[in-house]
Amino acid sequence: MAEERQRQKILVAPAWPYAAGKRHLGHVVGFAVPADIFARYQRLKGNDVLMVSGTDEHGTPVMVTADRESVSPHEIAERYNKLIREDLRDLGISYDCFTRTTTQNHARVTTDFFRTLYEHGCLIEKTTLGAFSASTGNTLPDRYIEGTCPICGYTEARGDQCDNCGNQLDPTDLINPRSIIDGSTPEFRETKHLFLDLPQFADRLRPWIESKTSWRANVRNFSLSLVGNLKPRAMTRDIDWGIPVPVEGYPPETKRIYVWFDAVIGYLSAAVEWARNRGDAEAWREWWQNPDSAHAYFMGKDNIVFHTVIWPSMLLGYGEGGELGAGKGELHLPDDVVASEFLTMEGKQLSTSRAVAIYVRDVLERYDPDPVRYFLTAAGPETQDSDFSWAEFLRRNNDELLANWGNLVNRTLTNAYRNFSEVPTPGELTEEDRQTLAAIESGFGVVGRSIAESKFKQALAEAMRLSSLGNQYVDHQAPWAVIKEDRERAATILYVALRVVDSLKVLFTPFLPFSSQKLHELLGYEGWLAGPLEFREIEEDDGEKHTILTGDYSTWVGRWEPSELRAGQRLREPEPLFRKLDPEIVEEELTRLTSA
RNA sequence: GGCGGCGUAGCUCAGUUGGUUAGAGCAGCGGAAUCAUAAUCCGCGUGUCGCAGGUUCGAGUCCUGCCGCCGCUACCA
Repeated sequence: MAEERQRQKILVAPAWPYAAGKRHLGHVVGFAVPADIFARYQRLKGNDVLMVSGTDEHGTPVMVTADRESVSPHEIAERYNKLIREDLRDLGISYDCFTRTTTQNHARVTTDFFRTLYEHGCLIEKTTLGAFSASTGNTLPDRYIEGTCPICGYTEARGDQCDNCGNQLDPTDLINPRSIIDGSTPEFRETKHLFLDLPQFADRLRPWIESKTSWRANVRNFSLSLVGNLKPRAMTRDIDWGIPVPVEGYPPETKRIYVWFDAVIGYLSAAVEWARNRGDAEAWREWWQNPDSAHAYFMGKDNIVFHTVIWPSMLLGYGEGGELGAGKGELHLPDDVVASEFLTMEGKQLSTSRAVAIYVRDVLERYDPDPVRYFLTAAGPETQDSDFSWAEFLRRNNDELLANWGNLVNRTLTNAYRNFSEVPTPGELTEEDRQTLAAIESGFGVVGRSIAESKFKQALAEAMRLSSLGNQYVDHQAPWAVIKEDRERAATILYVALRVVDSLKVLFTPFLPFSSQKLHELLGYEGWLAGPLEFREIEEDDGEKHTILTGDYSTWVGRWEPSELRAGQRLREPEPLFRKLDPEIVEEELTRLTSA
């Protein structure tokens, strides 16, 4: 088991949110929340976690958004980088370094990577027929072209596929093609690009994926079907927003590196940045050039191909480097690739364009982060699509989170505080006392294993079951009645109950960091169990500044171990961990949704 | 079209490699308790496990067909 090893280097790699819009719940449920649960657990276990990511800011959609608003792509990226990193901070996603792809460092690493792959013969030049916008001269991706389907005559078929008859198309097949951006007729002309030669990696990818029997079935099966039919894939684009191509004949005015190529390199470049920021520029190698480290990636299922085929191929092709690699070891391949399914919204697929979306920002303005994290984990699309509805959100908050866990905490603390105002000194423990404590303590193994295996729903359900066990114990022992006759026995009961709560606090920390921190304080502890995240401004060699989301996790005090609550510790005046939500919010939110 | 998934109690879902009387949470009904944000605890579930066949001593759990829903289909992040 992974948790038996001491202080393992663990890279947690959540997918990079794209900076062309606000992020909705369907985005964060896939990459942010699961990755954070995993990272927080691994830190509590004592492992050396490095969680890196950032906003993905290149590519056509950013350009299109910028054109639409008549601003520069940089401005769009700037706006959404800020918005997204605030979303993630407020959700408590504990990145060691959440940066962005428009940094000098990232460009440097990407350039080295591209050049090295080119020199290693992994990037091959091919000429294809590409579609260009007649108005801007930029590449027009297939899905940005619409026209009449030559097969069924549907007039709104897209360049890649006809939504009516389902046939796959080539944009040149379309009758009366037009750009969905401005309606202009696209021009088709020959253009040369550098293609990542995926077929040359097939023999290494297949056994590698086959060996990953612990991957979720959706990831493994899909990946295996992909490697059976690999074709070279273009890694450059006719566009002027992106990282320049470090190869002769690819001028930056017209050609840039494909956004996905540089986005996945972000996992590496952000680690390099993290190391530099902390003044130990070589530190990233302990994660990336260390065969004993463990790398876990988190994303929505639409990102699987990039993480199980393209990025591994790039890593294999890069070998030991490269300027950056410097012959100090091969770059580590993904160990786990955790892809979640999709979250629907009140039964409908999330869609920004059809205004079927609940934005993270809007939710956090009205609700606390932990109930949101709770819902997204307990009802998340871990193995199949699942639905978000406000009625369910209300129920999960009021009838589960608050009624079970919140209530156990509140009744225990209230009883203890009112009667003793400190952690009471226990007398001799009864059989039931010991059994209760043992049952709760077994959770450290059970819940921990589930988290390590990325079975977050199962892990959270087990923690909730133990909380319920705590309620049963308190009910059965009825300290509020016992105290009238036997103060010492009441002291013992409350001591046991407090220990239960204290242990559960740790078990819930990966899922509910904010309320666990609050409980930590109410129990009379000092220090951060799960502290605040912070923004830090970074200045690079070129004088440009950017802001990263980070935190000082080395000072956090939690341990993934049963409570050793000290008798006599002063308790703070209890207050509820969670707010009860008024059923009226359901109607309010639905109204808000339809009027948006 | 191809690939994959789903369809289990009123609702949301669990159900390892096929094996005793199919489970949980919520809702509902009855009771207890009243420390706690009326939050808790105990008791109560005969559901054609989508439909029809098949393999097997035995299938929710494997195979085939059908019906319904959904996703993916890489040159859109």
